[in-house]
Amino acid sequence: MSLPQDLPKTYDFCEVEQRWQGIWRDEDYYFDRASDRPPFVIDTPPPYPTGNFHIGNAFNWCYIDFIARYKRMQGYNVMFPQGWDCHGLPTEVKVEEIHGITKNDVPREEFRMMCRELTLKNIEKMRLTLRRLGFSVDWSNEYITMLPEYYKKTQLSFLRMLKDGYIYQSEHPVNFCTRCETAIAFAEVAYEPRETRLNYFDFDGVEIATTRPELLAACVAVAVHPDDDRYTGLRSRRLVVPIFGHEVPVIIDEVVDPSFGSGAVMICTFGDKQDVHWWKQHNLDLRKAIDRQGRMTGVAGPYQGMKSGECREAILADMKEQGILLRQEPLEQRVGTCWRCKTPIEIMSERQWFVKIIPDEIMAAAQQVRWTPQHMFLRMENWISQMEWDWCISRQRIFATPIPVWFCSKCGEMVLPDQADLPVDPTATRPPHPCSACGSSECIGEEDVLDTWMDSSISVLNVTGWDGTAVPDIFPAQLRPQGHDIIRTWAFYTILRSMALTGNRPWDEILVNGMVLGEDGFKMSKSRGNIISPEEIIGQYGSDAFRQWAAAGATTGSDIMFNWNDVIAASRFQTKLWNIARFVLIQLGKRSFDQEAAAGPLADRWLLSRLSETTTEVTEAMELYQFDRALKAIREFSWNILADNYIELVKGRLYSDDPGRDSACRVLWETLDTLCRLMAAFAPHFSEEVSLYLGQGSVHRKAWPTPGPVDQEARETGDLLSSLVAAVRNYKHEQGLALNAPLGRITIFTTRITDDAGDMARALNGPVEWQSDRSMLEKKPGEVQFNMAVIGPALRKDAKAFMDAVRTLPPGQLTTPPDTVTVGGREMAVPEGAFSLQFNYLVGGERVDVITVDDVIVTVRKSP
RNA sequence: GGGCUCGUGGUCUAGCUGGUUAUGACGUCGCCCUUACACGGCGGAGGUCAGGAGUUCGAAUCUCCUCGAGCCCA
Repeated sequence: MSLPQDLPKTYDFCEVEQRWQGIWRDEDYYFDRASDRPPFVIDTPPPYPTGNFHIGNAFNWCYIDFIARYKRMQGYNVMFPQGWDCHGLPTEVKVEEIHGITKNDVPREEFRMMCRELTLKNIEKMRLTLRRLGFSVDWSNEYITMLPEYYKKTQLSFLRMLKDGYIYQSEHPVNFCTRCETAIAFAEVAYEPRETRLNYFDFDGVEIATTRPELLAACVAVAVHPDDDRYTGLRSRRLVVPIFGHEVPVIIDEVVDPSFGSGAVMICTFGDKQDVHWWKQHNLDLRKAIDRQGRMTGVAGPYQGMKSGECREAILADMKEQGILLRQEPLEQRVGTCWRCKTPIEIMSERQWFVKIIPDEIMAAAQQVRWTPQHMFLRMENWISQMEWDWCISRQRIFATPIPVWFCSKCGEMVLPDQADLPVDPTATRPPHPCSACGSSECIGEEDVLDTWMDSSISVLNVTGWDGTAVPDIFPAQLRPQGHDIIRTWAFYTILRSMALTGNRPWDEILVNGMVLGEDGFKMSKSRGNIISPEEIIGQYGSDAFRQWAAAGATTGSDIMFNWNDVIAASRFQTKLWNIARFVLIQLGKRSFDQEAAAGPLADRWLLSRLSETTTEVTEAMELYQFDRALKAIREFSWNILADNYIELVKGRLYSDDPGRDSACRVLWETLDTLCRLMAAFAPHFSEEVSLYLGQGSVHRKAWPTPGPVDQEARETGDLLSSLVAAVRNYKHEQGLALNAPLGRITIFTTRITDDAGDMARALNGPVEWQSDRSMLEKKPGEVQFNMAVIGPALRKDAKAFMDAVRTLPPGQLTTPPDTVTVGGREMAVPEGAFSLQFNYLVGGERVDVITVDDVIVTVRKSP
């Protein structure tokens, strides 16, 4: 075959990447529902459309794309869908900011429209970044959770779970953000350290310490520890709440910490989670002192209408005036805040919708999933085992999936829509049937909407084609790739929902990636100013370099620091590989060669064996998602084995008319082709470009390479050959000779190699003689070399004594080891290959320099 | 306070199912522009593998403790 084309001298990543992105067709990556190839369905995380596909997303997507491309080459029918998780507070907040309004200033539908508009714009921007990074997304399976075709499934899933008893309504304490005016789930509570004051005051003769005096009106009991002697007189008494005057009981509970504050605690509805426990356990009253807007209610009497902060100051002032405020201490505490707006959350009792959490069910499913890295499963396990409340799924917001329920105005009965009518907005439409209980057609639509996780936790059901009637045949999906920050949310909720709706686990395995940290080692954040965008990186070094950084920058699963050096190294490797390809193609193009030629010379058989080993290594690593290991193996092979050793060895053959040229050409061609395939997942543009010059069509449609046979003898003697070349090069360097300076004569004493097809002589520029007869060498015994890998396991604790005994043996026994050796008066068997004697050699007659490589002696005569 | 992860040359990093001389990159120093590549080649310097104790013939690797970092949660 003949390859006349010349590669450009330099690799222009910018031009090449753009060109291929223009040529590749979306259809190439479509999942084929009719195919009989094994499916590989990926439950891609749907990002929140902020308009900015950040480096953390990009890192996560690199992993997904490596897998998607690899699996396609392995013959799988891959689905790499792209979703967008649209609903939620951040967009509402942004819209309010952009339009200078609050959500209540415009009709609900108009507000939603503004949110949808902004979201679509943001999605458009993010799609562009996805394409620039060269991700092989299946755009035919894109989904947008705010669009009717998706959220009707959310509503359908709600109705199914309602029917099956997973969903219920209840008045129950929930986490509530008074700024966003909505209930939120535990997963959305972010804890922040805050400095506050601990206020000691006189509570009907008892000293009490509280950080939240504004909740005094909501006080329903005082608690003390059973063994606290200070308060033994309090039992079965009732105390009068200062300022407000209502009576509350004293309860005795071991959970009270006698050393905190005064040891007496006031229980309010609700100051914290512990209050909720006590409230339930002791059947206490409910006094709601704070409303949804964070203002004091009628319960707070004179303080009604005040913001809670104002109320706190007012009550403290009144306490001071009444002389009951005893003292104040500063206190560091961790406050639960709204993850979005950082407002401290209140715990309020509200009528809300809940999803029942059945920990055993979720745990059982989580255990059926293969976790990579395995220790991430522990995070799920810990989270599941400490669930206390059910999942509050109702939100008092607007831009979200409506809860598809009406209530009969006459009898209060729930009225549900028909599946065919979904999606519905019960605040805008009327139910299809009158009330089934009383026949009334008057009803009120539910205004609450669903938690956004209700949308995204069915992503896997959506992409596998769930329609509410049957479990899709491609469910469960094969893979969930995601970051460890959303294990307790997205992963948890998805498992819960899959169990509830299908009775099965959502995926076969989950691959958890680390977080991307800034160059300073901290999480990227605006305030630290350590944010680097994917665009900035690919603008300077290209997508393929960025992707290689993602692959090789860290072990899979661990956090990864962004690091320009790794991107630069990736880019240099590409240049190196480009030049390798250029060299190979120039040589191959010079004259035609026999593509079927057998690999004859040692170096050629050696390279093919090393290539097979590399393919095996890379394949194993890809199967285990060890991308760093895979890419490092490719680099090591390409740079060290192929470029620095093999090519240097065969240059002479390639330049000449030597009959060995065909063999070298054929080996180089096969090697380059294999390297393109191995690199295709990591550097899709680069690999495609080199493949183009190889003239075999798109690399992304080729099969993953299967490793050829490893010729163990060639592999070992080839290694020896290349280290002999390296040793003589090193010798030249030490002698101050140029690497291509001619040498007089090189004699190599070994029986392991008898013919190297002249490669070594040409590589070293001097005649090489392979000499199996060592009679001209004067041999002198040297050090004994022990093989600990043999001795250790065989002899265990006798190893040291054994080695001491061997060292005292006469030289003859060291050369040919005896069967046994005497250790401490005892005969001990000598394990096979336990030790060997090293020799030093002197050469009598001729003035030569001597180099030793393993057991091989090389003599060099400098001048011809 | 609990859980998880981690601490390896100046910097980043692999190894961590224990086995002779600890991987690679960047940086650094010396020599070399040898017709693929100076974004290169060849060679060198640089590590008591956070510290301590233990298990073992043998520990970066296993166990315990201390110190420090990060993440998740109370």
